[in-house]
This record gives sequence, structure tokens and C-alpha cells, in this order.
Amino acid sequence: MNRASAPAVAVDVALFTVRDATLQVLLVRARHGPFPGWWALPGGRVAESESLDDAARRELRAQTGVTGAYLEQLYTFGSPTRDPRDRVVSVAYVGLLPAGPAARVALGSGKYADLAWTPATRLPPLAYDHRTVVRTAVARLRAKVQYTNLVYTLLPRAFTLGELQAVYEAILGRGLDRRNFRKKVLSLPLLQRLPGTRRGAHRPAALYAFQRRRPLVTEVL
Amino acid sequence: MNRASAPAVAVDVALFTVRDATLQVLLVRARHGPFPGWWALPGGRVAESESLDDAARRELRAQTGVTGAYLEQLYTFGSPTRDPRDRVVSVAYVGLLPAGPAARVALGSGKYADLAWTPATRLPPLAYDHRTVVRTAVARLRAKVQYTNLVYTLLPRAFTLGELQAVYEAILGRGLDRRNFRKKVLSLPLLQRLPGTRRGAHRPAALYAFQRRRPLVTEVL
DNA sequence: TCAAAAGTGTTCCGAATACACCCATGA
DNA sequence: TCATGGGTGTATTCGGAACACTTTTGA
Repeated sequence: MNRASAPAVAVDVALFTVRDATLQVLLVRARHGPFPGWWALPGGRVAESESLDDAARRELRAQTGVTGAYLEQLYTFGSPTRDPRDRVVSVAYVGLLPAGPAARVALGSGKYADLAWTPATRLPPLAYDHRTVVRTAVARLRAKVQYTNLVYTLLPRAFTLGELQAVYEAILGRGLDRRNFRKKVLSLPLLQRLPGTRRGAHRPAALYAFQRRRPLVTEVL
Repeated sequence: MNRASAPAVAVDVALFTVRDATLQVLLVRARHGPFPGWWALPGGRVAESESLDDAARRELRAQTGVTGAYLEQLYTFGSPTRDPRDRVVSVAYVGLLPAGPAARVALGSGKYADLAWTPATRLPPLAYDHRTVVRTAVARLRAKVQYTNLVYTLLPRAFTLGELQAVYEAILGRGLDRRNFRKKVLSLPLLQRLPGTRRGAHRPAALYAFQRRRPLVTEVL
């Protein structure tokens, strides 16, 4: 036990992406600290002169190489026993990233080693209270995609309605009726049709983009 | 400027009640600190061995005498400049209290002096970023009363439908149709009829109680 | 020609809204 | 008797849910 006279402040980031029709979190393997070798969320101490958002962004980049993710503060975890050594209050963040090249992250350069995208519902044992953090983050995400345009953070600029629906289904954990889904999203002032089509193994699909790639509280789904 | 080498952790509580058909926040007048004489939210530093919830409860009691309020973590404010002297990260809480005797609070015993219930939309200048905290708290409250049974925290054990509606109207800031309101709340498994009636200046009103006085996510309004 | 995803409309049901009159009481 | 809040029902509208078949392409 090595307690300071007051709690320290840290940030942790639960960074999600949707790949293979599955909601996945980015985990890092801890090198040092009270849980060496365990999987954990990227995160670390907040410096004296930076904001919490800046700290989250900096730690995410330092440990995973990820930049440009959408970040949103989630909840602050402050149980006196969540870190078995020191008293650390952790401000948790939800991060969202499209499954494209940005999600094929660089290797860590901080005190963590390996990285892994892991299905958010099939977590290995995690350090600290990070299992709770991930579960809280998933709950927030599920709630929030239903009344905001937040999914734009998980998709590339151009996408098909099938891809959009797959993202919703992965987050909500249930299938959606395709006709109702299309009717709904096309009835909202959310998307714009793009000129081309995506030609895959089968019938080409129309391409869409979000009208605005920034947080909005519209009614969705 | 007197910065520690790492941010300190504090809690602040925006405690609400509904009185006179108005949503009101409890403010305390700061005695010391960087804003002497300004109105502020009750709050203070988190001790080494207590949880954040415990700290919020303790500070609220120490500065206002209030006990037994419902408390819920709101958001963590961590701008490096929010306290002009020290770097303090503040975990803000929403508190809710019925307008009864519990809201006629004792005088403060900490570093704050006078107390005042103030309409949440007519705030005086507040210390730190407490204006933002109150606005964020009101937004959360407005959203959350619509899909939870949270209003039970603002009402005594027994109440009339008129009183219940008045609480909703004060929080939402708009009038509700009485017939539709009654139809809705009575259609949900939310309330139970109590035997007596409330006899006031006019026709006696039926008394109701919440079926469960604990947080639930029902659909409401 | 076949497998696989894209694309498209209608019906039904439940909830939300709008809306007006009588009732019981104390002053 | 009157002022005040309590109590009640119906018609309309809107959105959500259920549901099946045809089209286009590459393999």
C-alpha cells in the first residue's frame, strides 16, 4: 500500500469499432503496474496542465497510436479499492472509430505492450474495474445511438445502407427489419445520397454519407 | 498560482427541489477560496479513503445539513483553468430532495456561510464553472424524468396527482394536459392508490404513493 | 443458374395529442 | 354562490412493427 495524501486522477478509454458485424473494444496488455500481463483499457495519469479530454486523447495515442477518434466522457470511477496500490480516481471515456485503416493501429510506445480488438461481450479478465467500465460504455452507446447521429463516428465517409444497418445491429445486439430501417433513416434529415455505387460480389448498393459529421440530437431508430 | 504536481479531486452537488411550482437549486455562499462572497454549489475535496459518492454525501451534509437526498453522479469537470488558483478536477453530482422538512436545511458548518434555494433558471453569478454544472444538471434531470421514475425523489411518500404533475411541469418547464397526464401515469405500474384523501381549500384529492421508491427505468411521460 | 445482398409498400396496432364538461369542497 | 382544483372519455393522428417478393450482379 502506497497511498498519496489525496486521490490521483487518471483517464481510461474504452475505444470501440464495429468489425465483422461485431462491436469490439481495444485492449492493451499491461506491462507494469498492479496487473502486469493483464488486459486493460488504454489510459493513464492526467498531467497538471491538460484537460481531461486532452489527457484521454494523449494516452490513447501514446499507448495505441490511435488518433482522430471520437471521444466522449462516460463516467468517473472512484472506489477507494479499484486500484489495489494507490488511490486513483479514473475518468472513463467512450471512444468510437471507423473500422477502416485508422483502426489498424500502431504498436504501443508507453508502459503497455500488445493490442487487441476484442468482442465487447466476450471480454477476457480485465485489470482494475475495467470490465465494469466496458459494460457501462456499451450501455451508454446502445442508448445513445437511438436518439443521436453518433454512428457516423463508426463509419467511413461513404457507406451503404446495409453497412449502416450492420453497425446498428452490432451495437444493439439484435437484428432490424431492413425495410423499416431504410424507411426510417431515409425519412430523417440524416443522410445524403452520393453519386456512385458500391460494387461487391452482388448487386451494387447505393452510397450515402451523413449530412453532418458532428454530434446531433436527432431522433434515430 | 499555487499548483500541485497533479490535479486534486473535488465533488460538487447540485441539489434540487421543487417548491412553489419551481425547480430550485441549493446554493451556498463561499467564505474562503478564490471566490469569497460568491454563490457556489456545496462541495469540497475528496478524502483519501472515501468513495466519490461518500464524499458528495459528506460535503453536502457538512455544508448544508442535508441528509437523505438522492445523489447521482453527473459529469466530471476538469478544465485546467476552472479554479484560478489550483488544478482541481471536480466530479459533479445531481441531488434530489422533496420539498418537505428535509429541505429546510440546517446552517452550514464548513467554510461556506449562507444558504439559499434559488430558481434553477434564474441563477446569480456563480463561482468556478458552477453555472455550467447547474445547466448540465438541469438537462440531465429533464431527460431522465421522462424515462425513469426519478421524480419519486422529489415527492413525499403520499401525494396527489396534481402535485405529481406540478413536479413534472416544473422540471420540464412546460404545462401538461391534465387528462393525458393522469391517463398515462395511471396506465403504468408506477403508483398505488392510498386510502385517504388530501383535503385542501377545495375538492379533496386522492392520495397516491410510488410502488417502489428506488430507481427504475420505466417508460414515463 | 445460382447465391447473395439490394431494393421496395401496405396493413395493423398502440401511443400521443387535442379537446370540454361536471364535481366536491371551503371560503 | 363562487372560486378552485379534482375527476373523467373520445376522436384523431402518427409512428413502429410485421410482413414477401423482385432485382441485379459476380461467380
